[in-house]
Amino acid sequence: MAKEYRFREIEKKWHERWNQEQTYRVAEDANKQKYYVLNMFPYPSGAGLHVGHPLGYIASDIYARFKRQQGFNVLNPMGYDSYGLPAEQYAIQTGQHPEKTTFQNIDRYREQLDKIGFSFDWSREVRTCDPGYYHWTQWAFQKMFNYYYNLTPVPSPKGEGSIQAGCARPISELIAHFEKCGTEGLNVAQSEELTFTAEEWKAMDEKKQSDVLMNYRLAFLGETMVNWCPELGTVLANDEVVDGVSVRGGFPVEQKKMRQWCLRVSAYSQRLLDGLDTIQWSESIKETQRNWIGRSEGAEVRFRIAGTDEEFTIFTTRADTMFGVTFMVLAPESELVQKVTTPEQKAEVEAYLQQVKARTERERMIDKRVTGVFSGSYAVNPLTGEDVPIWISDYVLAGYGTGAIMAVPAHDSRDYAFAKHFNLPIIPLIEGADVSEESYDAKEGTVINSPRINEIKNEKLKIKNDALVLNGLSVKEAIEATKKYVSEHGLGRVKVNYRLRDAIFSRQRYWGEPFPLYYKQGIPTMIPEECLPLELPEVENFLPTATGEPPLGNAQIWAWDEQQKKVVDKALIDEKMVFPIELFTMPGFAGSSAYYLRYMDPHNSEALVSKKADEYWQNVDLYVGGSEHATGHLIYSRFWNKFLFDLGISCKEEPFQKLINQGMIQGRSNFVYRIKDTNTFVSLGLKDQYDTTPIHVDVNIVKNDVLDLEAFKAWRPEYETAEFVLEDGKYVCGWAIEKMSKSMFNVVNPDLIVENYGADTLRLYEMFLGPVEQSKPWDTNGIDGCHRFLKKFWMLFWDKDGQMLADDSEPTADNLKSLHKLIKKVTADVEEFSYNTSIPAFMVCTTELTNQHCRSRRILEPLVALIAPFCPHIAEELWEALGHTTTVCDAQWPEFDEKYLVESTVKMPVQFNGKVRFTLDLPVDMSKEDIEKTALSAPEAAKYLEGMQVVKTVVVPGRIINIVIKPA
RNA sequence: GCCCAGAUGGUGGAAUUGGUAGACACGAGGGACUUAAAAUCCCUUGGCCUAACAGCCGUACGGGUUCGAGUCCCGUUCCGGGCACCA
Repeated sequence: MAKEYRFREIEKKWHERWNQEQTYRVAEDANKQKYYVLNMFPYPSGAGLHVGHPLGYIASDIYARFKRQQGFNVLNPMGYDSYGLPAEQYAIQTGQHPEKTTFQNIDRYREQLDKIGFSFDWSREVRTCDPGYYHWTQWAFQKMFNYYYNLTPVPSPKGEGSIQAGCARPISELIAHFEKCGTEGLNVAQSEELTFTAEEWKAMDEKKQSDVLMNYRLAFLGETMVNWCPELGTVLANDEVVDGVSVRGGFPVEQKKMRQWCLRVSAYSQRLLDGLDTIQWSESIKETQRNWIGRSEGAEVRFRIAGTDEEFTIFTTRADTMFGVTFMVLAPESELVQKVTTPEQKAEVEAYLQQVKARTERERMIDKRVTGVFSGSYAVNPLTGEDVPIWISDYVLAGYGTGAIMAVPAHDSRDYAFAKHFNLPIIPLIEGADVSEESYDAKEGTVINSPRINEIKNEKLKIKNDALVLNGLSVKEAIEATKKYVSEHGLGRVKVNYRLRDAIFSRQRYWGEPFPLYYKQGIPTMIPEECLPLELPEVENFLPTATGEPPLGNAQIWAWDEQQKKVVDKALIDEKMVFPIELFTMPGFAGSSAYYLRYMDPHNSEALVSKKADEYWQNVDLYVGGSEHATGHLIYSRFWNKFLFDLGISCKEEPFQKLINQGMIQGRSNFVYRIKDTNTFVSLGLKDQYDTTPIHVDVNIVKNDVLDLEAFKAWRPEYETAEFVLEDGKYVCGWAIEKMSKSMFNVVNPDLIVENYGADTLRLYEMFLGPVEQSKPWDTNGIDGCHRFLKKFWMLFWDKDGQMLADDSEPTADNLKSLHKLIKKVTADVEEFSYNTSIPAFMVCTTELTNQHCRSRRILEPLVALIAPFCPHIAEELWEALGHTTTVCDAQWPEFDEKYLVESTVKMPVQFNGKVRFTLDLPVDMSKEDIEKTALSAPEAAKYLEGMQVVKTVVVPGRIINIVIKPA
């Protein structure tokens, strides 16, 4: 009897064994080199895993196992991102407490994950909602509160003379600076530029000083425009809002001014940008982050309001165009608006401001009509002395630059549209630029009109001599020249602006980390570090409210007793030293920002991570996750890690050295076609003959696009009496690629695949589907092929009586060639994550070895080691059958040896279409005819040519010759 | 509008990075075994022209570089992703 491949038994056996023997447990080991593989941990949602989820886990598991077999000490942990909106939304929908549903969902996830045979070290599991974990989330927040950012460049701790764009420093240093010299000589990240003297600082009361410090803290309370989502009852970060609606749920989001905790992510803009050059991420993700950070180099220039001594500042990247300024524009929200509005224009301006205010962000984005109003005032161009009108328009944003611009309609399309609409002058400044129909925005050409002939000589100008002349320069030269002139003459300064905004860090929700702080006489005060974690209190009603009242307001035991250092009943607030605790909670990204550090030392109650563990594991070598986190988690994590790096907690500045973005697995929906007003269904090929309606049908009752008629009748009561119009005796379904979702009946549960084919087939098939980084539809049509391969692979090891056939015989040259070809291919592929191309190599090798009747242990053992990362269960079973007592996880990765591939100049003959083709390596500089002659008379070729007729020779100069032969 | 990444059979996708395009798998067709089915195995499968051998055309489109281009360069079209009144 042949030995059957019983995957169910095999997989069950090894799951138990791995569990029992703690096969995947890792510890620091100074004798081994570390390798840290990490997946983005999942939100345990209520729907459980579908086949798309494990894709990245399988890819990284293969890599982790591969590295382990290469002798590395591999950290491959897993955990759950269990705080935040998704978990809470699910709880609300099902009317249960989020803690209950979260734990249920985690158990379900774990059960599903365990079936697939991952090499996770579960002893290091983290859950963001666990107090032992969020202790350190709260701790990091307190540190950020107690630090500010000094922008003065410092030598990078990494050495090599590199310079780092600033560094986080303790807030105490800033206070010392204020006490000594006020804001004099300060170069720090701040919400707005404040100016005060040391005396003024000392004169402030405690509350006032607290307010001032908020302007500098890395975690600060700020009154800012936020994305308020009434439906979700909370504010959202910028990356959680797309096209004016919430990413989660798609609910409308409005702009609202609210007092919120923020993280000064923008302080790290330059370092977040610089760091991108030091990490191996895909170009597209890096580009997305660069766009999101949005660095733009330019100049700030001060313009005086005509007839006054007041000045205001604008930001421009086109300093060269200052001679073409014909008007100025202020954002409607700008504080200057009131200042520049003249009494005559007041009514009109007020009306405009009302009109702007009434429009939501979304309406403003959709409707891009030109609107604006004249303020009545003029500004003085500091280069020409000309007066130009100051307008107010919502095409200028308050939040970027200074909220005011100089308009150069000739060379900016938005200014152009505005000028045309309001009939303002347009002055071209570049030679040959035709601005009669549209602006010339390109930053190239030769500058003219700068200064213009008959330049106004105006005594209002500060500078009369030493005038700036740009004519004849290129645009790039003119920009530099103007920037230099402007800064040298005190008209402004060179400035770099970033689009990156500070992250809004508070949520009006229940299911999140509580803020470890209380309000003492209205002053935010941190709970002592030794009292952390501040645990999330129980509440009766955890539902969010549309008004923004946080659910934590419902917690009775939620006040801080400063003397007893503990949480007490809030009824005691009026007593001495008892104060209200913050009611907001932290957002989803709080817990996910530093979890990779916690995996290094998950049970440490003294620190986020010990020095020892951090120095051993350093940072994540390989991070696998979806590209949808490009502007969220992947920015916040980098920010968070850089902050911890500044504190000396994390020894690496970048958390994730290499990043692989696995693609999404889409669903492949199937359709049946019902003839209108009947219960008759017509097969795909015949549907055009009828008037039909396509109906989604559960993909689990369709195989290779053929409908299981009985299962269909049983699927829904209304189809019990269904009739069918078949083609070739079958009902063929239509199909479409859509998002994998319950409503489209195209969700495929991995449990089902594991049950029917085994985890090894699932793992293999998910990788075979296509490149890991590409999105692709799940298509069960091909899974049989992978399963068949595993059967063939299995049969390679057993004789017809079911006995292990490996023996100590010498491998043949062909055996060695097949094996080493495979070693070379698979090693290179796994390094590059092109698993999809190694699998065919396995198939070819298996076929070759089967044809060669290979029995040699020296071939079969390395073969098992090679497949172990992909299909660990079958590999373990065969490894054991080969007589090993150790786990195949530690089987050494086979070394490739070139010599087995090139022992002769004749490469493996390839059989195809009834002919034989082989290849010779020949010297580079031979002529075509000589190559042919030499090749045909080569001794190596002789044995192949004997009794054969040469059909065709193909000569590739300097490289190879192909000779196609057939039997004479 | 700007930036990034792509386009190869009926399908998913290979191609040693400039060297035989279409590996491998799916699907389809044909055959073997079988009372039958399942399973398994073998053959064919880019297009055109052929009885066959041979031949010609083919990697979105148009040019170019090269002995040689799916691969490199220039232009065009189309699909995907990111940013976007960001001055």
